[in-house]
Amino acid sequence: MNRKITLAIVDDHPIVVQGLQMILTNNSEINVTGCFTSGSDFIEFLKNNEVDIVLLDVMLPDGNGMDLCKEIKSISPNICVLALSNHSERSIVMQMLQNGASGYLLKNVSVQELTSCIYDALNGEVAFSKAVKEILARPSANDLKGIPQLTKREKEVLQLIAEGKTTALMAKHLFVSPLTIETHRRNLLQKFEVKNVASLIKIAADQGLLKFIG
Amino acid sequence: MNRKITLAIVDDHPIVVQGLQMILTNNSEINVTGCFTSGSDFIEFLKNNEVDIVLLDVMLPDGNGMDLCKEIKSISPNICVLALSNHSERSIVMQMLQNGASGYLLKNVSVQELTSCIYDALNGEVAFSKAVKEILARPSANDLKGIPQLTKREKEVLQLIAEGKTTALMAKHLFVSPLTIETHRRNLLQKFEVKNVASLIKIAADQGLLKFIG
DNA sequence: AAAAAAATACCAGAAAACCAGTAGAAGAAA
DNA sequence: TTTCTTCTACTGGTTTTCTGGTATTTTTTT
Repeated sequence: MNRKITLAIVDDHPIVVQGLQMILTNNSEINVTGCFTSGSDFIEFLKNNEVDIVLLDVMLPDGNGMDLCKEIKSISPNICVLALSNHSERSIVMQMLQNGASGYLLKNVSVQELTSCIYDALNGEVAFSKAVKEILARPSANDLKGIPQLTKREKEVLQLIAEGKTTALMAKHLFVSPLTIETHRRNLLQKFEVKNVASLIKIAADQGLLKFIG
Repeated sequence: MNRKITLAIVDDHPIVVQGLQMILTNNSEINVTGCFTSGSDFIEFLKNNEVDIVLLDVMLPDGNGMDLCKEIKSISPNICVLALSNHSERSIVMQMLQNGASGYLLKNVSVQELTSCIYDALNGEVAFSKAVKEILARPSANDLKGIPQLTKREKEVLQLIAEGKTTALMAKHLFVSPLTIETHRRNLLQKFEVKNVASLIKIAADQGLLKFIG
């Protein structure tokens, strides 16, 4: 038989750590080698110990999980990082993945899901919990803060802005006066409570309101 | 026992249809009620028949799968659409999902994966095949055009633009002249080959280059 | 030490976006 | 029918971005 899987937990919520530990000690193949409440503690540990997989909270007292994930992977490239978080914002999920995470689980994950995701990740697959798949598929559907209610025309204009069209071009495209487009843009800025199109597009993109442009 | 699951196949490749049919007739819970080689044929069928789930090829002779998916869902909102495709472009996957698909499978899917995805989808979950999860997780890896190489300063300015800061504010924030910021913005626009910050932020957001703003 | 890359800074003008306020017409909902 | 929402359009002015140049200093790489 193979040696046990070594697993570490990095999370500053004692309850979560306790819960995870309980679940995982029931699994004879997995050995929880350490629990850490801060990223720097774990980094120190990692320099002298071998870890197969780490369950990493995205929001820690010292620095954010994205940078930490990158650092972990640079120290120990073969480690699997499974992000574990309450945050269901699409951009956070994407950033963790781009920084080398092997998967992303929301903390409402079930015991079965948790273990199967651990094995999937160790197998080189990408592992998502159910809720995360929802987010990736339909970002706009699951967002905490309410998305402004946009009219049909506003959605069209929003999309065109994201495509880089100027007021004049949008007006031609929609067969209306440029002044009308300006009004729509103004209303969009107001609804999203921002002051320029840069933030408008940032938020709209995060909330999955924009089509992907091939 | 419940009634059988009714399943339809829409694909213009006879071999694929044959293969799917073979696999699925082995499953006693699933009843393949129809195979169609064009979208319009299936739409006609759907008007008079009830279908639980449809395996839908994304590229059909008559029109694309995205619009077809939307039409299917508008006729029969409770139907599950599982996109089945050779196309692994991220934008296609995202658009199918945004048009109401319950999942996306690449045609290299295994028999087990296929059936488990069918059950997941019918269960109201989002179903991806392994390869598709890869695509969703690491868009840049499967992307045709490379991400521009940004300098440290450019990344900072990009982030600040996304946060809605004006040139003057960015200058104060980074302790440089506003003219320097303008140069950086200009270089960013050039590197991304766009003409305004709206498209700049759109692309940067799509590629996960921007931090989440609390 | 030389070359390349990155960060800094400037000028001047054109184009576009942003702000504040107003308002008519069409369509949907009460 | 009246009210509400959406879409439309305007005036007039301010701010910011965008364009096309150029150029010095600092840092990194060869």
